[in-house]
Amino acid sequence: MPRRPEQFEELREKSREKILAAALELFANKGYNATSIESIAKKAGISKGLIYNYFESKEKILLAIFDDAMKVGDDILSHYKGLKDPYEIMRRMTMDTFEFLRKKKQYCQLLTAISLQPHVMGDMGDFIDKAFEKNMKIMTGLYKQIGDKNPYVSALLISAIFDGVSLGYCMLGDNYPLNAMEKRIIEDYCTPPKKKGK
Amino acid sequence: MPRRPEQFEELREKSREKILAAALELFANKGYNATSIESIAKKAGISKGLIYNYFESKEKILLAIFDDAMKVGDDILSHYKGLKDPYEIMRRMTMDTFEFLRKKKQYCQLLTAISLQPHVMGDMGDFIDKAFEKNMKIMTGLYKQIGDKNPYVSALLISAIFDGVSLGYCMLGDNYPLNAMEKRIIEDYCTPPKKKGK
Amino acid sequence: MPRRPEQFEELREKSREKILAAALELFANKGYNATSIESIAKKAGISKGLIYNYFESKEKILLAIFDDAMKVGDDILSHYKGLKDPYEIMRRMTMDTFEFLRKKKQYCQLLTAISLQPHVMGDMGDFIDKAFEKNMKIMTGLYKQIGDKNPYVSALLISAIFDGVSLGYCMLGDNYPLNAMEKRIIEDYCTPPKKKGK
Amino acid sequence: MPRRPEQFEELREKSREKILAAALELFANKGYNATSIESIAKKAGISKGLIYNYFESKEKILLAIFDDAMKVGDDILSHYKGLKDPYEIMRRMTMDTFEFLRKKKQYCQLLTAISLQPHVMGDMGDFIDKAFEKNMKIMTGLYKQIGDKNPYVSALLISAIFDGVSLGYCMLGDNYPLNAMEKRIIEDYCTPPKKKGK
DNA sequence: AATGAATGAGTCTTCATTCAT
DNA sequence: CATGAATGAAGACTCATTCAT
Repeated sequence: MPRRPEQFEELREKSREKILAAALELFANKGYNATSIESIAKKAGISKGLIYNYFESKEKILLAIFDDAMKVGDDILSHYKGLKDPYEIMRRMTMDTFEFLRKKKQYCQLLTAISLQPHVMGDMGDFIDKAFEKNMKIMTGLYKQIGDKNPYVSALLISAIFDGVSLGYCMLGDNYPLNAMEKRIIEDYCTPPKKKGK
Repeated sequence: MPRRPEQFEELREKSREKILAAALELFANKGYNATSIESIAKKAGISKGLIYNYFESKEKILLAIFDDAMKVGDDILSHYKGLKDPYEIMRRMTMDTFEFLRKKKQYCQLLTAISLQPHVMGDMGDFIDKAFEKNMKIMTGLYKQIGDKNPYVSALLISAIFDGVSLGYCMLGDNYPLNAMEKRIIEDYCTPPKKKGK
Repeated sequence: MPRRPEQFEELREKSREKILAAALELFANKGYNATSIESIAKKAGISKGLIYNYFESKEKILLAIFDDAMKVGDDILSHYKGLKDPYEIMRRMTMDTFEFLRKKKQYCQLLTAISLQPHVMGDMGDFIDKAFEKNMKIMTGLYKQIGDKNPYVSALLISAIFDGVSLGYCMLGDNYPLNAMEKRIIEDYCTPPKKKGK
Repeated sequence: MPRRPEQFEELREKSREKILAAALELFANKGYNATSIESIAKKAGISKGLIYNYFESKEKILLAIFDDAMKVGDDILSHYKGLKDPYEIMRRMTMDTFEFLRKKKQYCQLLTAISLQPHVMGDMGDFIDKAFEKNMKIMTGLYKQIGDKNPYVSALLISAIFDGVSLGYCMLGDNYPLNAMEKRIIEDYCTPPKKKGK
């Protein structure tokens, strides 16, 4: 008696998730090339061969992880649709960024590592550039709204800060004072200046 | 007439440099694991076997590159010995950092990539942590001198900015407005606040 | 109302046939080793697992195909039982051979390919030798009857012609002038010589 | 002290030949797909890895074998350039064909097997067709010269005979009376008909 | 010092076969 | 009877490293 389609679907989804989770952890910590299919299988608790029932190659696993990461990123950006106050948006973006870092440190680690070595994978380079430009556009727009003298450079600066914090957190882990940094960035960069002063 | 010993030494040194330069470029762009000894030899214009006359393994080449990078870093830090004004020091550090980025982008790329994936190489992790702490100590000291309310967080912030800029430049190359960023950072973070402000 | 046993039997037989037909086509065109169980299942329109309800291994499928081919061959040979005139028999054999080629090209292709590489399967070699000898015996007998000076070599020659035609047809498909060849062979080799001249 | 270029060349040539000889034997007897690189290495008395110093893939080994076979074939055809008498040419071609069979049985076996399963390798199909047509052109030409009523079919017939003999010899080996067949074919097909008689 | 042929362990990937349902 | 998820052994290929010359 054959399994019902839903049963198969469940099995498939479960295995797929196990593979992606294992791969993410290994890719993030050891790098794509240094991670063997064997080790992914072992960590996922399945056999080597089964991986190829779900992904046609090691590279496709990485791409699937990227797709997931993208979806999360797009979800976050969609939250700001209704908001008008640029400072409010920046505050939210900052908080979301830190939230993402806390929850998905490994995505950050992997994305950053890959983006540093675009030769690792063909399309990756373009992909990263696109994401970067998209972000810059949004940030530059916000700075224009608040009358910044040099919105583009300001946008680059705040982006650099996010990247730098992300890098620090990825490298040091919980030794990095993520909360303090978040508070500071919100105070310094996401709050309208008081009466006089910058 | 046989070569004098110094000539031999010179030749050796030249070959060593060629190997290191080739390896740096390849490691930085393609990653350590994706770079073969063969490709290093080809780029260096020598034979595969000869590399093993200079380095006992692929890993030792990477370590040699790290050592070189460290020396450069230490050299830079030694420049500030005589200086007293913390703003002056910060300005110099900023300028030196940008200078290093411009001249040695590949070092930055490689160091960052490796530091993100500490499992790649055993010792690397410690090594990175040490360098980070050393830098933080200096920066925290400077912020204390200028009476910053939260010197540690301020030091982390400026470090994050440097890291973020470095990341951006490594990723985008000459599309990244390095000069504009340098100017901005010097203005905003390395200059004493005017009368009232910040 | 449950199916009657014969109905089950029919279904079984139908699945078996589908599998054998799919396997024959794939084995013939791509070779035994290059054909996967998966691809046979797909072509037969059933699941991979089901194949193992009918055949205990991939090799057994090949053997079953061979058995079928043998049966066909034996059937054909049995037609000649009542005939006496050796030319008539040769004519019939020629026509049957061409008929078989037209209808069962894939059997020929597969049998020939396998027979060329006896190491592919243990028993295959013997099996082929037996079939060959059987054929030669019959042909040699016929040539003896018609008083050929060298019946064995004549039998080899006509066998070679059949094999060569088969090879050509398998390779070229419908570009091969099968009809013209049949006519020619019947004229030249299956017709008693006229008084004078070839 | 490095080896001289000629020494390297010698080594390379020797290894290359060993690989090709081993591969030919295995491909011919077991088939391309059933032959592992490991087994080729073992038979050649070298390591698996070394094979990839000489051929970039298993398929390239097969192609190299084909190239060799082609050269031999072209060499043979070039012998007939000066000859005028069509019977003389046919006699020579027959003798050369049998000579080739005796000396290079494995080439024949491999070529025939591959040509039966063109899906094994992409280009192979075309390649075989070309060779076949070339041969047919020559043979048809000869039959036209001697005033044959149906030169194309006659050419196909003699080709079929050669193919059939080749097949028989490949399958039966030294049990196949190659000499007797050669004699017979020369008598029957390469000799001008006597006034009266067969 | 220098070369590149040679080795073999390790990696990705395929696929016949098993099995829970 | 039927399904396809799961396994693991085997195969193609890569590459750090060694070594004869």
